[in-house]
Amino acid sequence: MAKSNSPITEHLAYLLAQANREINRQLELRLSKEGVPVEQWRILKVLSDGNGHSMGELADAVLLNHPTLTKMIDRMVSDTLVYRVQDPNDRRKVLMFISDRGKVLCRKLNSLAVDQEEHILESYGDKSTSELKRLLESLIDSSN
Amino acid sequence: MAKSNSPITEHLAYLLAQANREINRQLELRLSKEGVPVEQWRILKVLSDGNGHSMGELADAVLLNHPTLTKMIDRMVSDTLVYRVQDPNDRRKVLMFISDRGKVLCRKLNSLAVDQEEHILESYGDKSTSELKRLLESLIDSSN
DNA sequence: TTGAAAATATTGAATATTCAACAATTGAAG
DNA sequence: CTTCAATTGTTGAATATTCAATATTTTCAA
Repeated sequence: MAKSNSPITEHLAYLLAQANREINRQLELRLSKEGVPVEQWRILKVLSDGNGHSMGELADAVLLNHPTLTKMIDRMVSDTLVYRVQDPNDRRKVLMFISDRGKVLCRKLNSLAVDQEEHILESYGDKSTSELKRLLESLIDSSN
Repeated sequence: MAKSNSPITEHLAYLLAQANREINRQLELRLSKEGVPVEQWRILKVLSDGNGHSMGELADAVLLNHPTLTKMIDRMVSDTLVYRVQDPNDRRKVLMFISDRGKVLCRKLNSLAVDQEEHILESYGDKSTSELKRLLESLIDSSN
């Protein structure tokens, strides 16, 4: 039974927040070499399949709520990394596409992100990493 | 070897962000019954040992940077949940203490948080939960 | 077919967070 | 001792996020 006086460091919610903060901070540091926030890398990565993705779909995928995404996309459109196209099948929707410039940037960012993953693999271990990923996926599944 | 064209859902940083978002959202929902954000619960929990904690120490513990913490503490002081005392040994420092009202609120919040942990244990399993906690602690350790 | 409800995206105001600069105190080297 | 650098916390301006309201389009039931 979980004890209400247990220190906060034993709560799953806290451990997740702490680990996320640390790993995210490291990734942020790498991506800052290209002057791009983590969320923009996520957006570019999702769009890099070349298909059009609606704003709602994208918001889910990149873990941002709708108004925040809209404003971030505005900035990325100004930077000509992505562009909007109205969905011809459902004119409520806007489909987002990655531009050529976006693709070039995305490749650079991918390599920075892979650097980080490799760094984690080294210090944390192959086995732990894949086991952690498996458990996280399963936690996410069981939460829906 | 990590592939740069692997989907974002395979990156550790992404899985952590996703799991954190989901679990945090659930906790937020519970704590909102007392109208308290997750960060304030963390602050109260850390201070509930009855000792004085400096702002810097607290900022580390509750995963907030200094200016954000200062402003959140301002609100909590207004709500008489905590109070400031200048550290007599080092007058640059401010020691934070929990008030009686803060203690009462903290007990209610603890019980809501424990509810959530138990809910996770049910749907996700005892074994997975403790294994996930172990791996997260170890990841955090290896990142310092 | 029409009209109400749902889905989708955006906007603007309110709120929160972050960055850079500041003030106060301590530490430590000369 | 004195002075200069480092530590600690706060502030205000700039930035970002969120909430509620809006506009548009689609869906679906009557």
